[in-house]
Amino acid sequence: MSARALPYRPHNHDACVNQALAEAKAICQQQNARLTPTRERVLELVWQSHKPLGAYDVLAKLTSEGHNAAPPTVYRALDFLQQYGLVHRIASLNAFTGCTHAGKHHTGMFLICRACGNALELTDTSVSTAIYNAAGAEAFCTETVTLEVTGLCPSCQTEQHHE
Amino acid sequence: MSARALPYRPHNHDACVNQALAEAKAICQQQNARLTPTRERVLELVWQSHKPLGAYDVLAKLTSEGHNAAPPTVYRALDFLQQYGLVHRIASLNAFTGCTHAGKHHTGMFLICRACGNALELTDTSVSTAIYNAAGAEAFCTETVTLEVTGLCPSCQTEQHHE
DNA sequence: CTGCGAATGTTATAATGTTACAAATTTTGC
DNA sequence: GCAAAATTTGTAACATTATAACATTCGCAG
Ligand SMILES: [Zn+2]
Ligand SMILES: [Zn+2]
Ligand SMILES: [Zn+2]
Ligand SMILES: [Zn+2]
Repeated sequence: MSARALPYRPHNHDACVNQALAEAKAICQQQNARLTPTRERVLELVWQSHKPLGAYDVLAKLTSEGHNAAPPTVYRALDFLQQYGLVHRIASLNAFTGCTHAGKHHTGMFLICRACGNALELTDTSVSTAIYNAAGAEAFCTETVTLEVTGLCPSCQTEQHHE
Repeated sequence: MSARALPYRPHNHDACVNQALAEAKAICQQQNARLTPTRERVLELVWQSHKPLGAYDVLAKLTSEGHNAAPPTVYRALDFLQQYGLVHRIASLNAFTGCTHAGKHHTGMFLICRACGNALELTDTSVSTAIYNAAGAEAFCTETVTLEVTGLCPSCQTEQHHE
């Protein structure tokens, strides 16, 4: 319905997170998957900002809340969330971010600002088609696409003249 | 001139490596960069196959040759080689592969076969243009692109009916 | 030769991710 | 409800990838 707010624009982030959590619950219910408290809490932590979060950052937050967590706790939750398309792993950052297109079949393309660290997930048909075709031209059968663009987001471009 | 052989097709791989080394020497000479024996050996090891090689795999090979190497030896050489565009890091594999377009300004797109492990580097203008445009539509200033496609290469697709 | 910067050696450690097995919890069949 | 089965979580150890810090050596200009 409404387009999701851009990460690097001020927006009502609580609403942003709540929407994501509600969608996640719906998706899990639909697929008979159990969004347990730990999994839900990890999803919420990942959504806490639009900067991709490392697994050990999640772990630290859980621990600081008194949760008795170890690395497998976090990685298992993240695996589950990835499996149901609720979070993405950003390979170039070894970090995780909430999927803004959960439930829809899509190829995530991430614009990652090297200055502020925010990541924006896009879906662009012409990009995915071009990739699929280029791979197909080599008779390659595409299964997954990792597409991560780094650079400067609009906000951070305008700040550049400070240096 | 001649198109480079496809990794998953049989080809004269020695020639493949020799060409890469010769090009590397030329590029370094041109830029006043020192392709020292260690750096050259690491480049050669990375080129030994078309399967991206982990830093610790390189390290093991160096060690087995009697080279007195430690992790920093390898990472420093790889950093150098990346800096001069002679190798690429494959983020989704934590591995490195020789650049097949060294010296040319390009955006690498990698087709990585999950079965045989070979990676083919492509450059496709329509892909890079589409990416650049999609990022531009968000007023994002693109600096680097990580594009890694996994799936099945032609050879491995035909083997599939064995299972 | 001598001094300087680049490159390498060396040791230790940080950051990221996994394995294996035990305990607890939830679901299922009855 | 209740026991068996399956799923989830806890726990400890470990594996892999990468970097920091500092000493040493090497290549070269003066
Ligand atoms: Zn997504
Ligand atoms: Zn920014
Ligand atoms: Zn390349
Ligand atoms: Zn293959």
